[in-house]
Amino acid sequence: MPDTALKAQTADRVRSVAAMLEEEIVLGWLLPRERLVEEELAERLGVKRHVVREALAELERVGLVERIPNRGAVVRLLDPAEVRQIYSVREVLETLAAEQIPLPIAPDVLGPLRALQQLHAEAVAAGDARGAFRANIRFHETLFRACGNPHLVELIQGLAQKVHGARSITAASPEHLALARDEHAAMVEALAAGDRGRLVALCRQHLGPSRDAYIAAVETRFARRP
Amino acid sequence: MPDTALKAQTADRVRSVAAMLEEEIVLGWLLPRERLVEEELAERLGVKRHVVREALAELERVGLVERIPNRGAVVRLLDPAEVRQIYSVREVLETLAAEQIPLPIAPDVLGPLRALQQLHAEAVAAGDARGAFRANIRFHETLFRACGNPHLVELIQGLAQKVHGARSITAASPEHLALARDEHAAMVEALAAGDRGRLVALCRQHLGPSRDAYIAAVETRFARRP
DNA sequence: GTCGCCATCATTGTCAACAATCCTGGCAAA
DNA sequence: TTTGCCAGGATTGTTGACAATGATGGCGAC
Repeated sequence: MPDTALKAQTADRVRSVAAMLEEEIVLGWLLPRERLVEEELAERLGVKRHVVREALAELERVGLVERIPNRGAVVRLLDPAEVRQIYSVREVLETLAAEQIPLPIAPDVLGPLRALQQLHAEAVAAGDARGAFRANIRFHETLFRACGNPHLVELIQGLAQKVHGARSITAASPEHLALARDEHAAMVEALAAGDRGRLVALCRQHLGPSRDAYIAAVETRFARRP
Repeated sequence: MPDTALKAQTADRVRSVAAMLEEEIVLGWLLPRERLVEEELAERLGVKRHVVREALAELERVGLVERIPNRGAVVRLLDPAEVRQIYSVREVLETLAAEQIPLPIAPDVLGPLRALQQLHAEAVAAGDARGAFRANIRFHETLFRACGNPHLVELIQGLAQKVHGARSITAASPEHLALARDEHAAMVEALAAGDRGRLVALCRQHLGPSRDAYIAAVETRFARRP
């Protein structure tokens, strides 16, 4: 009998805590410049401070959180220039990956992809921002993993994570969610049809809205006015 | 009076320890599958175990070390397939960066680059593998930073670090060091001449030797023969 | 009233002792 | 000889207490 999940390894708990905090940031539960106090989080999430510390270090590496020595961690506000730079690299990498996906797409990729697309659509219909976020991540992960180079996928995911902080603008917006849903559907169709040009174009377009919405929102909402 | 280096922050010590261990791996001081015992390292490097732990975690994320729960860390042996995949992504990213470097090159990049090139050449001449390794890293960092996208540079550096474990083959080989030295010189010339095509080609070529040497060596030297 | 200083507090950073875990080697039974 | 098992030792993982640090607010001097 495997003791899976019976005795969670610490490393797993760290990842889990980091993921929870990441979600809370993405969903706008935790706002930029909000303090993240270790002991408070430890109590709220039911883990030791030690675990929270590591999770915060992880989020700092990713760029979602800023940690100042002896002062603690705060949710980081990405500056628009940085967001633009990250998106420009994302565009290159995702295009590259999309170009390397073997077409016609393998059925054991297309199947799960359709399932995830539907999961996302259902979450959007239900107004379940968290569900949509999760399904969205899994959709793109399975899509890009089809390119065959795990290291490329890792880079793509890392970059996506870096701008998750910017997602709080769009992650709860019905219009953006609906748009993403439709674009996912189009991607699946392009894959099924073996239309590479269309797939690549869709991947590129798909990046635009959240980036632009963030850049437009960041000054009006979170700008620090001295 | 700035207390620089008087009272090193822990984060800095962690980075420093991680860098030392990385060098020892690259220079072949620590061999694949060699155990890394926390307390021993702590004593040898003059830090607390706690710091070594974090450094090992860092190296694990990078991929130079493998950590098995309750069993400790060992120097990781990269499998050739993985190395190939990483190099293929490196090629794309470094090409991309090279294509974005504004030409003619700014004098405040070319100057330091020439200095680092010479530093590298001197280390090679002196048979100083560690010096060559350090100068090499700084050379490529300043070269690629000229592309203007820090996030792209970060990805390139991360990938380079991932295959540092594979460098132990070439890092001490006079032939490879001499070749790298000449290629650096050629890159600087191409930059100075504003010859982008040549620069890009050189960057691509530059990756080949260490990859091939590693893949060739890994079976003959470190293969696990059951 | 405003500025600067000091005491206090909240929070993070450090540490060493303790607990949990896994490897090793020896011994005995088949 | 081989196999199974148990005790001992080496190593990692966890915890709570304590130290260090930076914020906060009150008090007095100007």
